[in-house]
Amino acid sequence: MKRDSRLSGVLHVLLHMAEVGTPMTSDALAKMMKTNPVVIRRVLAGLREHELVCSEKGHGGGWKLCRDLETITLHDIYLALDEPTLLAMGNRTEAPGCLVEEAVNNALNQAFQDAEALLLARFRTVTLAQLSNDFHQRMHARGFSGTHEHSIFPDESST
Amino acid sequence: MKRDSRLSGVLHVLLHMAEVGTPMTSDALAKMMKTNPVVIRRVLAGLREHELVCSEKGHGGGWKLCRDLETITLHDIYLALDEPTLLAMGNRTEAPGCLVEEAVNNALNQAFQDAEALLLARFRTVTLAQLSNDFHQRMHARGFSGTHEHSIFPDESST
DNA sequence: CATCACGTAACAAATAAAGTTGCATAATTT
DNA sequence: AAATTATGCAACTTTATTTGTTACGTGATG
Repeated sequence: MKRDSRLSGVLHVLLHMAEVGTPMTSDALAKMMKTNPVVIRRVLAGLREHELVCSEKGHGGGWKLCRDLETITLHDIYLALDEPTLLAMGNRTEAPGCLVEEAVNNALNQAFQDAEALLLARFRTVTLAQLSNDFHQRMHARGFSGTHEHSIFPDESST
Repeated sequence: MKRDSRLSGVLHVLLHMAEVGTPMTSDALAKMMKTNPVVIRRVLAGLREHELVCSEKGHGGGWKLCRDLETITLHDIYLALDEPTLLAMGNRTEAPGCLVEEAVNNALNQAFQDAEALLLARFRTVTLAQLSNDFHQRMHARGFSGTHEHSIFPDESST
């Protein structure tokens, strides 16, 4: 089964937005994420509803964070993405009266629920600020010493 | 994202096979699972490679368990299903040199790996025998007192 | 008022999963 | 042996989901 990388992608976007500071256009973000501007808008529109980002039209417009990095946890973003499925597996529910199904689902649910709870608990403990700090540490570990504009994009135009 | 219910389904099938004792045909199993016989064969063929079930052709043929319920864990079945994806989320890996991506993926991976490990650990602790016992307890709790043939299918022909 | 950028709906393409068909092979029954 | 029953397997079709695209509307800026 294919994995959903929207959370990873959104974090990527938000951190870049935090680095840049000024509003970033859907176009710029789309190029960064190798996707289409409309896709970016769709995703960020959801985050805007949860007041994690703001958008502005016209010249100089675009997307920017509207909260401090310290106050945004991965869990906030998870919620803003509409609580996407965490586990790739689930239970059959096609034989409601079947006691075999009940026994099976009961056993699986215990495992599934615990795994989900673990993930969500982790999400609550990680802030964007921590990720940003981690990023800066990696940057300095790589011997970087200049200003942002020159080196947050190690490859050509990507990231 | 849609959840894969093959593990749940296979457990359902295996427990029914254990109850019945005699070989069950793909046709019978397909009706039980409301799917196509070929789908059943596809899945069980994988389990056969791992020597969890055996198949026999011709009259009186079909599928049966070829190991004791006590010796089969959910983890065995997970392996026999070719280690299907456990988590519905994964990392973007489209900007290999990007330090932001590195920081993001590092944080997510810690959570993801722990959740996977938790699930797999749970899978190792649960045997088919335990599920079977649980099933029988539920059956008796429902006031059942006769022989198997009459009551493991609470609904019409399903389960 | 021209340009830029988001907002949104509707459509198209790509992917993946599940279901289906057809025929071959093997075992059993008569 | 012949008919029947069942799996084995490959190829194909269908369906559902996700992703990408086009087109046009709205609002802000210079």
